[in-house]
Amino acid sequence: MLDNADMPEADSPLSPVVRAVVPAAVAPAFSPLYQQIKALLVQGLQAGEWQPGQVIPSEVELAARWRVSQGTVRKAIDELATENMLVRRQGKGTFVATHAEQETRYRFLRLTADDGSAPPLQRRLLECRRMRAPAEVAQRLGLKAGEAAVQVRRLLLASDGARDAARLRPVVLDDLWLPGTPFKGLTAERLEAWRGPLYRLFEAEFAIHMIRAEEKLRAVAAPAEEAALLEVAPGSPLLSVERLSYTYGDRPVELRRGLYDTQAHHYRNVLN
Amino acid sequence: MLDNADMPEADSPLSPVVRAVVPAAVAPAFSPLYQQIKALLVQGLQAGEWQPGQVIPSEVELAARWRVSQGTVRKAIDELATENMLVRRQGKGTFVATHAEQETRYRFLRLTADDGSAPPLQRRLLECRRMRAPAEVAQRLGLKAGEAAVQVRRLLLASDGARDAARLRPVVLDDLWLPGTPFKGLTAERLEAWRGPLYRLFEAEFAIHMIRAEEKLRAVAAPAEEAALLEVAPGSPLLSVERLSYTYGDRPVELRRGLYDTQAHHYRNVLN
DNA sequence: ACGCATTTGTTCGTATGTATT
DNA sequence: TAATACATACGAACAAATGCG
Repeated sequence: MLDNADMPEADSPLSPVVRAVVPAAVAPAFSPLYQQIKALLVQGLQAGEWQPGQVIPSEVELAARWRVSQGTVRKAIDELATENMLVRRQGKGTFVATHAEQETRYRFLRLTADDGSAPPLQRRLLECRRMRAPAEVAQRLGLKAGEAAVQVRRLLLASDGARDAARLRPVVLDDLWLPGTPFKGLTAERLEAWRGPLYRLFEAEFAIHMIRAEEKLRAVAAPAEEAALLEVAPGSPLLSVERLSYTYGDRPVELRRGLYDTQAHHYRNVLN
Repeated sequence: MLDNADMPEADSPLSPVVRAVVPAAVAPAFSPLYQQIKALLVQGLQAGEWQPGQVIPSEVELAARWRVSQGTVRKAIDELATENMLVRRQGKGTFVATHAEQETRYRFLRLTADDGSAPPLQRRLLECRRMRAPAEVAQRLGLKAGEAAVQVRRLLLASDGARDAARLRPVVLDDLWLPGTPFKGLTAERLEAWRGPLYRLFEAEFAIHMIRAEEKLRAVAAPAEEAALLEVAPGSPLLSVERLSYTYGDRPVELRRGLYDTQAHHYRNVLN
């Protein structure tokens, strides 16, 4: 029992692994130390102890705080970095990931112009209203039936570079549902005024950071209303993308249904 | 210069990082040791020193062979494991990833039945012929114009579980192009006879292991011929999936175009 | 059934390199 | 230049899973 020697005031007779760094049921109790540290870090992120874009304490500092070695903290941070929840910068520190950065911008928007150009898409807000969550939406978002939700409908438009740069063509029609409680205060005005990624607004104004999403893709025929908005013929093939986004703790906080016009764009994916 | 003390016959006056474990230009020369070790491991995989499914030497043995610490080997293997090229099994050893395992089966086939059921799809070979690679195929596969290629066309069919289990419905129409030279000897008979994943056949018979793929997805209207094969109405929306697959040295070795009927299935994706 | 050797997994400690401020 | 922070590399010890005799 090596660590009792140089750590006199440590919780004495416990073996290193069982050593309950974590107070209670936050971690599965008998998990490796670095997993417990990882859980503590996620806890801190969830609690808002460190905001997106900010530095977290240094590895040595965290090691001292939780009475583990720097290597153990390092391994916990390593995993959170590969999961894109933290970003390491040599010489500067470790930062909480944010959707403000350019890199993160295209982590969730997988649509790319066929010619490789990627000029930022224009947004046009069509609707933003509070309502009772429809049954299926409530179920997917983990809400009770009839709880408040916010629905947002918007268009993303690309400048048709090949011809007239000023000419905008609709490419994406998005329908979003958000839980009403955490997103209290989300209005059309707020959305209109915002410059920058939507998920960055959610971080900054509603303290909700998206860390992961699951998507279901299928090809569908454009219904009349949606076809009109996308300026395509009714019945045209469209790519339907249904997304469920999660925040810290794997809580689903956004349901989104996108219809993509893939005539001049495609959805890119990498299989590893 | 700590290592000269206990490693008398090592290449003496070099700092640890520059220490050329790697003979020549295989690694960028001034990369971290563990990256050089990683390159050596990939080299061994590419050369077929260890076959898919087999164990590679233990960490201590590799450390001894390349005169580095076990921790350095460990870090190299860690990265290759997260890249799915190696699989660690506690107490047993580290294995070369293979497409034979059940886990790997759905790493490249992202189509899922809407009801969650995932019975293996039936295959029906439609065509397998050798030909000169069309210009675009040659370009994508890195072949010279007019070089030999193999084209394969096949259907994947699902048993329509809800109604009649015996009734098979076509779900995927795949067109594959493979470089002719490495795939010499690939015939319709060989394909018909094979039970198991296609990529496993490539490993076993042609020593080509797929490690990564890029896909471009779009919604298209079914052309007449393809519609007939998929038993859908011409013009029906289909999900088009264009895939470029890579083997060890990031060499593209398969171009594939799939048309998916997404009426009862969807393409699932996870954004991290 | 038991114990032993092997192999990866976890944890610690230390020293040094490299980037940033 | 110095201090700070992450990155790399080494060594050691023990835990946990596996397989064999």
